[in-house]
Amino acid sequence: MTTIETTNALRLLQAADEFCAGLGGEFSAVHGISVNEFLMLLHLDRAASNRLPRVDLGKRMHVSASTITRMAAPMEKTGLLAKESDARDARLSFVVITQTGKQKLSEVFATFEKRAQYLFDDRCSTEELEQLSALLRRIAPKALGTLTA
Amino acid sequence: MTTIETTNALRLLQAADEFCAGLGGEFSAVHGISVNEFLMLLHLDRAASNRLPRVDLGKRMHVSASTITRMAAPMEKTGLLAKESDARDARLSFVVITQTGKQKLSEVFATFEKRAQYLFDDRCSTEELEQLSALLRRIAPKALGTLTA
DNA sequence: GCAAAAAACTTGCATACGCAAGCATTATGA
DNA sequence: TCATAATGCTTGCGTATGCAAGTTTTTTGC
Repeated sequence: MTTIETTNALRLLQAADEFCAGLGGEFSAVHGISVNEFLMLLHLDRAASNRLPRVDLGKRMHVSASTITRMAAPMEKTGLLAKESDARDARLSFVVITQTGKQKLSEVFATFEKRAQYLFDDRCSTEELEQLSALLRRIAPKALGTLTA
Repeated sequence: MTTIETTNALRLLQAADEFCAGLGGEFSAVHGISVNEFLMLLHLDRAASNRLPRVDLGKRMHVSASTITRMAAPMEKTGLLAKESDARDARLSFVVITQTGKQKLSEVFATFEKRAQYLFDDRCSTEELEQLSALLRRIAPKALGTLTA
């Protein structure tokens, strides 16, 4: 006998995995970007001053600090991101999203929205969408990194 | 202006990611297994005759066939899985979950259930859990690989 | 004020994964 | 029937990622 909580957790994982797989394919083909790179741009765009210390960014994305270092490097080369330092604390190295990065993000975000639309299209009423929104809100990240305010 | 569908998709990704991160940590520490290995055992346990062709298994898990080959190999060595061939089609190579694998799965599944319980605990009423279940059911994988019947 | 601990970041190494190529087997169609 | 295509699987190679160690800078405790 499995509980309703278990069933929901399994469905949550499978639904996200399925959506993510389709998303990754289109992102890669159309925009030449990965889902994680998209999420990185999004986190930075939502952050105060459009920037975050590398450690913070890693925590929000559930990846290690070294991954941030290595993911950001090529994106700095292509001008999507920039690096900034803190006058008060020389250890900190901020990752900043540039105007170019914001432009790119808006393009990729359009694809995301299209996919999101398709995910729920003809499957949920407006009322159900609101219900789902409220429920997911409760089990999403609590303190840091909430992408949906 | 972002739509409710977009918000829901973002929350879905973040909630799953958060849950998955915590799960992976405990699975690794307590059971010495990855989330994907757990899902592999689960898919096989749910499948007819407790076995699946490697290609099918890959599609259900959203990973490539080569990943299945490489993931299954060590699990065959440790006796969690076994290999079977088809008399009719010599190309097929089934992955089968053994009794040992089922035993392991039940242990890991207990941890999964505990985490699932904690995820929703004190956050959702029984009625809301049922609502969520119905909504997630609609956006979960359609044809193959539904882990939740 | 200083030594020790902590924090932020980077780099070396090991692992996990996808893609493309290759092999073996089966299905297709003329 | 037989050549061609398709399918299932594995392997080589490149990329992505985590962990642990090392460096630099800041904080803490005495």
